[in-house]
Amino acid sequence: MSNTRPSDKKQADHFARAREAQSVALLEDYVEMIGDLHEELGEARVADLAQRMGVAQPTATKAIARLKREGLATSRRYRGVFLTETGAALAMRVRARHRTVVAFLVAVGVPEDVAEMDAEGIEHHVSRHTLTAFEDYLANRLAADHRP
Amino acid sequence: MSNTRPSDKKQADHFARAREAQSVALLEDYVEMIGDLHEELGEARVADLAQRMGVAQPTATKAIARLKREGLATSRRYRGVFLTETGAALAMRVRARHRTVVAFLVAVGVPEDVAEMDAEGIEHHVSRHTLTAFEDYLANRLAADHRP
DNA sequence: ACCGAAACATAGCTATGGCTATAATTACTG
DNA sequence: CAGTAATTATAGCCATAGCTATGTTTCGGT
Ligand SMILES: [Mn+2]
Ligand SMILES: [Mn+2]
Ligand SMILES: [Mn+2]
Ligand SMILES: [Mn+2]
Repeated sequence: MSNTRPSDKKQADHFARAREAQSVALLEDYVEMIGDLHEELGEARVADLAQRMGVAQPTATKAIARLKREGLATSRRYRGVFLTETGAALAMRVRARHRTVVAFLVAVGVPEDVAEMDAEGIEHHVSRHTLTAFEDYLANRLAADHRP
Repeated sequence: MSNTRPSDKKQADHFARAREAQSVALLEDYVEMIGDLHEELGEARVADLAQRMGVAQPTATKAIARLKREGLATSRRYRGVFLTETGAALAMRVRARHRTVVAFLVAVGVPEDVAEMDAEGIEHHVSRHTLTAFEDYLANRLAADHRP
């Protein structure tokens, strides 16, 4: 094997971080959706979750099991799913990030529906630093639009 | 279960597409990396691939098996990995997209190293449409910078 | 109060993508 | 050219995330 270049470790770390982000992505999407359902319907039922996530019902049940394991949600048999404090806090952050990403994409010229689609995947790989850059861009754009 | 709202199918479809993009992500990264290695070293050995992807060597071997199954690469035992025409074409598109995403992030104020990190995950969720928006933004930015 | 339907859980399958340990092959070196 | 080192392959493990089929519980209408 060829010797390890100094840049290799950094690149490997980038891939590792992307993998980590991906492993959290499912948790984020479910937690956000549970929050949405509670706001809209007053409860989050497994069947609604499955339908909105576009998966079969047992797939949603399994995801919920993972949420519980990780301390993000609780559930009562045949009664629906509930976010823990940690889960609710995550949901808020995830929802805000989702909205920022969509708004940013739209601001740089991506059509609304495409932005909504791409954001669903992109959001999970947007670091705090990049999110701030997006927010700053939106703030400046807004200012520019209101300038004569 | 509550009735199906019209927007549910669209949202479910967004998640489905994000899942699909994710399932292709690994192929894209490997194919791009194999291309890089051939350019830099004249060959793509399994050990180098594993090192740069930040995974164990058998993990890379397994990924290569999938590349072969999907017609993107070939390999000769103990001799390295080679891209098919399809694989090489994909590598070119993926590399170009990667560069565009990084350049775009930097252009909107993300530090270079952070851009490189986030892009590794983001790139796989950037649709043709969004990529075009990024390219247009870069073209205009460039023009604006050269304006007096 | 019951019975059928709806909602949910469980069982069990597949594929992917990690890993370690070890076998097999090729390359190198004295 | 023999023996060792390096590289690659294989075996076998685990966790995740999807699915269908089927059992169980709860709900709602008569
Ligand atoms: Mn998402
Ligand atoms: Mn989202
Ligand atoms: Mn990538
Ligand atoms: Mn890339």
